[in-house]
Amino acid sequence: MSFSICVAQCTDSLAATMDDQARIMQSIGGVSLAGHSVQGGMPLPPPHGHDGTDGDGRKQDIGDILHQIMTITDQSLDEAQAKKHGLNCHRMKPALFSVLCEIKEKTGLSIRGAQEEDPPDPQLMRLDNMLLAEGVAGPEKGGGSAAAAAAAAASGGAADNSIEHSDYRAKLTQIRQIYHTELEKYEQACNEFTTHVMNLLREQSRTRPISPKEIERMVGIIHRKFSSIQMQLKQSTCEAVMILRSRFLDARRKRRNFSKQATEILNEYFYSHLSNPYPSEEAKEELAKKCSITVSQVSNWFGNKRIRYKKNIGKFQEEANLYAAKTAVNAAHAAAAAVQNSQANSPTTPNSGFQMKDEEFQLDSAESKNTLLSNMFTGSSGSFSLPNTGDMFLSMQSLNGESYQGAQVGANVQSQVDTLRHVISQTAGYNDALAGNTMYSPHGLNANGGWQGARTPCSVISPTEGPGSVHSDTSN
DNA sequence: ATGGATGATTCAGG
DNA sequence: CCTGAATCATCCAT
Repeated sequence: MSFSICVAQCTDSLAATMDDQARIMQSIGGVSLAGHSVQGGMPLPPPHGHDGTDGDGRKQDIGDILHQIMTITDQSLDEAQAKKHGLNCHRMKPALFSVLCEIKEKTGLSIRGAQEEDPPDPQLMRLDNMLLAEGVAGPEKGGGSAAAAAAAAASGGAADNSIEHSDYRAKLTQIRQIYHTELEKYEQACNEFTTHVMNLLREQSRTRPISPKEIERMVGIIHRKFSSIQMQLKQSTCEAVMILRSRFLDARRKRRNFSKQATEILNEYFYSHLSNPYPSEEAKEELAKKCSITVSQVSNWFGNKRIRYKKNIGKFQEEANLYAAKTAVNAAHAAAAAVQNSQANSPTTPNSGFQMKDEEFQLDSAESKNTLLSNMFTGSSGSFSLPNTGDMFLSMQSLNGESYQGAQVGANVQSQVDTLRHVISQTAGYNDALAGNTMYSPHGLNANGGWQGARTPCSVISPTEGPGSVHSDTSN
């Protein structure tokens, strides 16, 4: 992508073209000399200010002119300018010019260059499109972030991998900058070179026949040459972007374990919503915020967790116990806090904000206790005999051969409720929830191994989200 | 070095 | 579009 290469290539090509012309000129000169002037067979237009009687002088004149033309490039600029001026003013100049015109017409040189109008290069178009799509070419602002956003969407999440993102963006911007500076340089060089060549040709058109069309053709040649170099630039830019992209995507795949705290928060939510571990979008966002991860990472986590939990419930039992206990404790704390809160508040003016959350909280706390106790009892010898509640019946019905502990959970629930009732019995408003709540089903796992009520995301924010922010107080 | 844990990705189904 | 399931790729304790 070097500018010098570009110029060198262009110059080479142009030099080659010029050489061609020079050779043609030379041969024309030769023909001219051999066929006409020197042999004296062809009448020349009358040179001005000369009667043309002196044949030797004329020969000398032509030889002199040709010699000057041939050696003009070997001279210094000033010398050349002077000679050029001299040549232009030479009395034989119009004669030579007309001869050149004639010969040119005869040899059909002027017709050359009819094959213009090259169709747009498909590869160039591809590169252009790609650069546009990657945000390297095109409008200044939106492009780069668009590509980054696309990549972000692939990995999911808005503030996703912000470090890697900014890194990616920075590198892309860098590529973009280099690309644009180089492009500008090329364009500038192209224009300069074109102007230069055009001036040169216009100048030369005084001494030899050059039609505007030929100048145009030359400009076309230059532009094609430059655009082929531009294509190289675009190609290598594309490559750079692709490499960056692939690196970025690779980096995306790199796995970093979540922090312990994040895992705890997620687990708490999972086990406290075991009957329907499908956090709503809001809950996901909340969790994401708390865990300093993205929403899609939360989704991933829950997706993996559900699968893995379901695959091997036994393995997760201990974990479930742990988190359920935690949740229950938190719930109890929350209840105590609620009691205090409600006592503090005037009975006639209850805390409306808290009341709003009341039902949700009831569900959650009930569920927490459910989980806690079920886990406690399922882990034990099973000596805990229970009344055959409706839940029990339900859960037995829904069980398949995979023996889901939820059965025991269901069986235990009613007694759990009784056992735990005293824990929060002082809490006004919660008795009804515990006594009458029909949510004490075995965690919603149905016969198909799916969670009942799956696909109907629980809009319940975990107790953690409650007004007292219970979990955040105790999770450490 | 190895195997289990875990986060991410892919793909098919609803 | 969301989910479950399978799978990949990496981490991490041993």
